Amino acid sequence: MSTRKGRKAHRQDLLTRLWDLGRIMSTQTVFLHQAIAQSVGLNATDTKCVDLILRGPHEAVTAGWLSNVTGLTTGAVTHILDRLEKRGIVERVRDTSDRRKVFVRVRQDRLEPLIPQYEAIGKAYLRLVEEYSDKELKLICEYLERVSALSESELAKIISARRSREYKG
Amino acid sequence: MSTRKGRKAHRQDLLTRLWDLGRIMSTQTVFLHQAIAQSVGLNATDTKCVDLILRGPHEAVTAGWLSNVTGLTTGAVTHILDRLEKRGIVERVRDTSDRRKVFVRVRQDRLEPLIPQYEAIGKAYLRLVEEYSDKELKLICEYLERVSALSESELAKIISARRSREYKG
DNA sequence: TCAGATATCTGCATTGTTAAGATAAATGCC
DNA sequence: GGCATTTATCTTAACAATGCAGATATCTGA
Repeated sequence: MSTRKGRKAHRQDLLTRLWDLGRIMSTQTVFLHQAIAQSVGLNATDTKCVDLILRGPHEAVTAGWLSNVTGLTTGAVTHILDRLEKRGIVERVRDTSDRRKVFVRVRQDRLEPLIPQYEAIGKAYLRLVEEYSDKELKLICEYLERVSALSESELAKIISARRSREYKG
Repeated sequence: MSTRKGRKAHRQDLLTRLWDLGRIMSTQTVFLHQAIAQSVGLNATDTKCVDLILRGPHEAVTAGWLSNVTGLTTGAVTHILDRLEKRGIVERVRDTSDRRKVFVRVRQDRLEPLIPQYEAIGKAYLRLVEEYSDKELKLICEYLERVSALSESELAKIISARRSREYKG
């Protein structure tokens, strides 16, 4: 690996390529998931909130929790839940012990009609990963898990920075 | 690798984990990039359009091209360009040979003030990838490039499906 | 001139924010 | 304990932004 370019230059190329890929993929994600959501009559925010509720810390999460992890205002979350509830995709349940809280639960059965939209892309993705060995997939998994953790902490950082700015202003 | 689980079960675990990661990361991306954009006074759509113009097929692209690759209507693109132009981030340039066309160019100098916001996350990301060998990074790069190509074709598919539906409707 | 392509404009629906308010729980003081 | 105050959670209402559909304007080339 030192025919024309040095080892360091080669590595630098890889890093640049990875960074660019990150930018490209985030752009694609924004528009792709907007389009996918639209094709089932929703928008990207709403569908992604459903995803968050599904994989939330408990089987049901509160509206406040959603506001925290998304960085959206509680007012926006209320609207989101209104829309999703009208579609029958989620239901609100008041907490009996702390009646301020509203738990939100996804109604799996109402979600199923939307799944076919996702299956086509899922199949194409499966064909892609099938070409890799277990060992390679493990490496990729671990890498993505780290990137995901990084994204999560960055978003949390931005949200808390915004909050502390609101106190001063 | 056959202590408790069979080889096949292990692989199935990996595939499920990867699929879940894809869902998690797309959700994170939607909210993270919305938050990042907001912190520089823009929105996710607008910043991502800037990104697309920067890496477009030519140094300058047309509004119609942007509409095509994003899946947004031309009306939406007009508003986006209005906002970006007002901020001085892009400029419209009429083509002299084909005067129907309006080329959009990014003004790099007006972009630079926004870069610091991205540098913190860039540094954290660099620390992450530094732990990997060249060979590993190459594998990851190639994997991501394939996923990216898949996303691009999926978005194109949705957009063209939408168009053909409009003819009938 | 006309067909087509391209870009923009207009009016409207959707989405998210801010600010205020309603209700419930927690805290503190007597 | 009982009551006032503060804090927490969610909702509402008015407004700002964003995006869409469709109409209009502009341009090219036959």
